[in-house]
Amino acid sequence: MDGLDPADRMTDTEAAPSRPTIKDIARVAGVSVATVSRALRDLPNVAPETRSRVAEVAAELQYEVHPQASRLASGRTWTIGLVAPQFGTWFPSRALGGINSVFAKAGYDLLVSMMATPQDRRHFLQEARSFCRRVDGVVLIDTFVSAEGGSADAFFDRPVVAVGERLAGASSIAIDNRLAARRAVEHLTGLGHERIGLVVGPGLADLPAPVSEQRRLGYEDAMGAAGLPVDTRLTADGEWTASGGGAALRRLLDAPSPPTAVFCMSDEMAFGVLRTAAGLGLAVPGDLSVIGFDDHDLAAAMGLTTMRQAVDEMGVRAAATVLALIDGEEPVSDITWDVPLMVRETTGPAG
Amino acid sequence: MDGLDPADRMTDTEAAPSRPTIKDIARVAGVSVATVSRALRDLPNVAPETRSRVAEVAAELQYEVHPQASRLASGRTWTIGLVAPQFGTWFPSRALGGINSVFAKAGYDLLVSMMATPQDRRHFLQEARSFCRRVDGVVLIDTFVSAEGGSADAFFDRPVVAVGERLAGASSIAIDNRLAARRAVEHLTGLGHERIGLVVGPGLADLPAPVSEQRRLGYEDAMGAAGLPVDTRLTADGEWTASGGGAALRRLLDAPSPPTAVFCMSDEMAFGVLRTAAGLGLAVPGDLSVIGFDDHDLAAAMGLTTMRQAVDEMGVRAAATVLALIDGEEPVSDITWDVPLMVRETTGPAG
DNA sequence: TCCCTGTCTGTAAACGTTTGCATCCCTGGG
DNA sequence: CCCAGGGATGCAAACGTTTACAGACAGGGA
Repeated sequence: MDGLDPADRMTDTEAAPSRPTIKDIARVAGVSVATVSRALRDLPNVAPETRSRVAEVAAELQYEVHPQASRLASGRTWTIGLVAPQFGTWFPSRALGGINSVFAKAGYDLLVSMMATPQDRRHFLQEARSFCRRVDGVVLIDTFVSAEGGSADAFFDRPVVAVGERLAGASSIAIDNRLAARRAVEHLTGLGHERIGLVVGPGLADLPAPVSEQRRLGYEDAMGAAGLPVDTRLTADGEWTASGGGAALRRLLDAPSPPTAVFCMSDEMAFGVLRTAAGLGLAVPGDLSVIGFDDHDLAAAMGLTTMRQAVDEMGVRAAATVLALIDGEEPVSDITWDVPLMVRETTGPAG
Repeated sequence: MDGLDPADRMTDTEAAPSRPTIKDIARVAGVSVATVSRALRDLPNVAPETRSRVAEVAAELQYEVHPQASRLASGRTWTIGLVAPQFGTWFPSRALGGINSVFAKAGYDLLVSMMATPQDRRHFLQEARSFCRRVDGVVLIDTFVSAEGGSADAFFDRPVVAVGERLAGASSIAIDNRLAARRAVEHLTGLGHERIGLVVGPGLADLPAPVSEQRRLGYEDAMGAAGLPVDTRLTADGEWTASGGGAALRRLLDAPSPPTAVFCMSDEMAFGVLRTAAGLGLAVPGDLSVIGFDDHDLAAAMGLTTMRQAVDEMGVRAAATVLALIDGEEPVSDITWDVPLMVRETTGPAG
């Protein structure tokens, strides 16, 4: 009976119940959908008056593009994948802030994926293809094991940038861990310390931690440069946590001749060291100097001398790099971020 | 000349260069695309042998659903929106962990949106409609101002769950801030303290902070219950930061008769208090007892007595609730999470 | 034998964009 | 006066699914 097609019926019934589409705008503005699409996206070859008329109608109807449809048709997802070991900890969640701000401004969504446990990791590798399909680019925060049986860009088939760690086949924004660690320890040797403890962080799960290895080498560099021996009994595992750091200090103090200074591979571990030292009645820096690594939010308040990793800035840069890669720019070579020494109150001359 | 349609041509050329579609599977398996779609999604009315044959072919071709297309056709986005003030700080990034794990397992993407600054906030409100269009549900972490000129569900037009703060028109997972603060202060009064300092946190930007207000009331409740006067000179603003907390303590100690104990509205502020106390030569808890709020990652390592907010668990519950709402379940009434007192080493009997 | 019911499958129309190509009109140069 | 060139626009075919609807077929009761 009613031979009306859906579109006509829509014009007839007073108010369309669903959100307006590009077709509605076209009808009201008296142009074709193609023109509307072009006008709305500021493409060339649209007459100025047409453009403004379309914009006007769109505003009036409160039109908003349907992302799914647009994405299907254009092939672009307008989404960036973010992979990180976890977000409860300082480094990744801090980076997330910087990264998110850039992408939000550029109109990209952020699809986060967490790889805390080995299961997560397996799951991710399994789903990697479908993950990639949903994103235009990928940001890897910290600890994504390199290689993985190939270079990163081949693996993801998308622009990739790693922040915090070098990665074959991807641009990266990272610090020179070895050099930074060396600078930290040189600060201590410069103060006259000769027996310097090292509180290391282990690899996550069963994975290697290149970061730890580099920082250890930096420690050895500095010791060597100062003509000091490297005593393995002055190294202890702090598990990247404050309590682990405290336990590590206790072990270090059990050494035949205990250290007068300690370099911790993270501020969190350094906090534990400080706390334990206080509990043992050790004066800092009188009896023990402590230097950390990160410049954690609490470091300044704790007066902790440390190496500053400007994570949020690195995140911003990483995000910008991904955007550039998506726009077809040449991959930049790896960028090395500066790691300034923040001298505060936990380091002093050797007693 | 070549009247081949694209599909035929594809069968001719050796290997299809692009990813296989549902159509490819249909061709190889010798069924229609509709059947493939049904089989792949485990819908009823598919013969067992057909189902397994399709699954087999799909695996062989390494087929993966094209999310954009599926979303367009089905109207579901398979995405959850997550709105938080920022991610650098403890509470939101901790919650993110729990939330993300649930949604990842359920096959949902997470679309994060940050509202750190007032501009971010304006921007978000402006884009809210398009944000909503991209998600099936919303999780609000902490501080999203209620009302906003209407109830939350009407505003978002999607299932909404707030974690950390009550919100009109939305289910919420939160703690009883007033009661928890009261318990904290009662711990101090129970130890015989009579002059108890309060380190408060301000509202973010120009927004009110109901959380602070509730905790202040809890403080007053406890004081009243113990028959103690509330001295406004014993309240100081700690700005939610460690250094702010330290400064607050200094001001409190300037009072005519300084406090013997301090309740801080967050652990971060408490850390600053501890640090400053140590710097001033005050013994904790000998000269000064300190209790915090949150059970920050570092609290245990610092030996800080505090009220435990199990943020990640709350996040998990919030995520599960959103999922339930999406599946059409009735909105649960607000859930109040327990806040146990963690007695550690920074509180002791009044000297 | 016929009809009805239920299971399985296929056809084709959405879903709301983007975009290659064709068309039309207008202007300026020969 | 004709024609090339280019700007503005429209037409229609993708994009890869989902899903309403219609057949086909088999089995069972009348």
